[in-house]
Amino acid sequence: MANMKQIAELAGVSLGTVSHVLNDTARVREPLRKRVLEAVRTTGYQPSQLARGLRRDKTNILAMIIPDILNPFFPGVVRGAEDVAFSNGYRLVLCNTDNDHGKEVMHLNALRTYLPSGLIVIPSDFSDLTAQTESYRRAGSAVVCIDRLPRNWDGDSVTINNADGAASATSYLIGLGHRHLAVITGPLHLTNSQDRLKGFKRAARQAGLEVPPNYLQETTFDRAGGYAKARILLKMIPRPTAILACNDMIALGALLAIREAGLHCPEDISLIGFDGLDLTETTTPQLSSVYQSSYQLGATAAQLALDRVEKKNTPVRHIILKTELRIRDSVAAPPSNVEVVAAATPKKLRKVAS
Amino acid sequence: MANMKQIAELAGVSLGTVSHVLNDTARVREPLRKRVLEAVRTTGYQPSQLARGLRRDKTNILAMIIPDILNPFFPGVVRGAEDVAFSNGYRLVLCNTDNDHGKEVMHLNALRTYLPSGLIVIPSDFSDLTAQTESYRRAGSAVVCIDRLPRNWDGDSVTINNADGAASATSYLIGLGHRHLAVITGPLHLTNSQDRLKGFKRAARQAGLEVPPNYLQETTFDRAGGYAKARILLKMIPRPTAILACNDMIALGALLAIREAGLHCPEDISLIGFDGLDLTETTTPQLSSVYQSSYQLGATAAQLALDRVEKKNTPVRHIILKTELRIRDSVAAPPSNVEVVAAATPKKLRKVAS
DNA sequence: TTGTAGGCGTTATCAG
DNA sequence: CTGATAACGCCTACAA
Repeated sequence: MANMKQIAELAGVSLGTVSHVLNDTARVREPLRKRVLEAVRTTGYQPSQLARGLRRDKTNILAMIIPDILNPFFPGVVRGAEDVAFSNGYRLVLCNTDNDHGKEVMHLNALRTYLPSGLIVIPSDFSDLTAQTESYRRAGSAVVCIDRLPRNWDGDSVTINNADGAASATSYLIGLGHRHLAVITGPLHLTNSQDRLKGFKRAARQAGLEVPPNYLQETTFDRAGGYAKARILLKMIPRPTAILACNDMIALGALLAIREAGLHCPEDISLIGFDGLDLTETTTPQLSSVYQSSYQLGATAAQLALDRVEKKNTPVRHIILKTELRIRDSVAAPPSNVEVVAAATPKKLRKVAS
Repeated sequence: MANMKQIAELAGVSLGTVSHVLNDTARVREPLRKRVLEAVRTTGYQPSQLARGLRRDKTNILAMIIPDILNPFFPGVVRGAEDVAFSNGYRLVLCNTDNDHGKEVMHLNALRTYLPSGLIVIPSDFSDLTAQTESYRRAGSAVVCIDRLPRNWDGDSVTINNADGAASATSYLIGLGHRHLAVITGPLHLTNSQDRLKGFKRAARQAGLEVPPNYLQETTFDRAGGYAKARILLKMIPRPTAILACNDMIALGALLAIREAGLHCPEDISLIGFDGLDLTETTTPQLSSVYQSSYQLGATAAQLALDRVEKKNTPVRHIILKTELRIRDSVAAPPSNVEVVAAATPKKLRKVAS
């Protein structure tokens, strides 16, 4: 691989001049400029990102820290960020924390010496991101927090409107005539879980509905959790006629529990998930869900990070994306309910903005 | 962030000595050694990966180029590679090509100047990896090709035993009594598609079965492709009693087509997919599939790359991973077939090594 | 407008 | 065993 010195010799100019034309950091006379560009072209010269990074105290690297790429919600986030990074000449380095705070810290430490321009983080459980990224911010890296926020986060962030999303699903069920609404939430130390629960409660309250405490089940964001808590809910008397699952994995587990209990969805019980993953299309029945664009989440975060690289002292931005209620086959009016308001099982996908 | 010079001053030794204790590149007397380590500890010093990379002509970066992280097969590959990378002190940079050869070349070019120690690639369609990675190999980067191989690939590689996997599924169906077997393959310019088809044909031939040419449908590795081709197959006379789909997405599409045709799986028609994705567990019926460990694919590739970083001149390795036939609810004996050999619908997951 | 030279933080070579 | 010192490739004052 050629270096600047060789380009300089080839073009018959000095090394500094080469740098100037490459970075457009000084006006260079056209003939020289041309010779340099020509030399670059023929040699296929590319500047060393390492040397440049060392010199500039910053590399064209965007680091992304997520819980686990195996969780089907995250690939979209990563892809969104990578697309924006790539089209701006940045590379994406990916780190999985498994929601382990210790691993998060290790990644944060290890990444620092690569001097990434930006850092996009989905904080792990009990993350103390604010403190842990202090050194990054001091070093001039843009830190963007997404999906959920750690305590006291005062930097840039991108989240979705969790409360409104959950509320829209809840209202929809209520509109269908449901009065016995249960909710299975994710871990309530996570802000997104909290907000979804808030939305659920708000919608219930607005409809004058009382939600008994045992209709509110907290669990992990996975199938096993949804399965276990749905089993509990299904044994209650009165049995809930509808369940809001706070993500699609929980909904999947709930669906299994419903089937195992000999019940039918949506005839006996309605179910709405959250996230709108692709796999909601391939279940039987197709799962209704509060859709959010994981891709846009990642893309927006990357853009935010790059923006801040450009202009350091811009005011902090907190972007909140919208959700979209996607009704498929897993919801219907409650069984034998005299108060039924809406029609029976919707068969086609309908979109309802939230 | 402290640098070596400061550590040296703090420890009252020379800069060279610090480097020596840090890299264990010379025996340093214990008292000095101790002072250096102490200085490192108190300052939280970490060596600059940029400076180190510049000097050593190589960074602790592993680059991974895949078609698209949104395709549910790839997150496992990425996670496997990241885990191995991380636990060896390497970072993973991720690139998506969308199977676009041009994008592959762009990523290859852009990554080069980061001097990654290794490069793990799932080649794009019509990739000319052998030529494109020449410069990497010359520069001392380990290049490992996985999942599918481009023409004339003579470097390290990790693949799975596609032929045996497909053959085991095919034989299983034949054992169940099926005589009208169809196959929906992925794009036949890909080596993995080719090999799966070979396995299918081999198993059929060994059973003395004739497969009519129109029972063999080629398409893209996605749901739309599987749906379209299955529709065609289901209209044929005689209608196939079993379909081998060469990946799970194709199988998903086929399942939809079967349902839409008013047929039942597995009573009317058996279906086996390939890959063994998680989503095969949440379909109705649960989908049988030839499982392969995407995680192991990625992890093995990363290990291979790191191994080669250690020992440059080791002979080329071509690792072939095994598959595992996972029979779930989507297979049964053919309808009203007097030649039935095995029992009817298996209800429990059975594992059959291939 | 162009060239020169110092330094970013390491590693590695070579004296002492 | 330890300490100077020269690169690695690039950017950027500063000088010409």
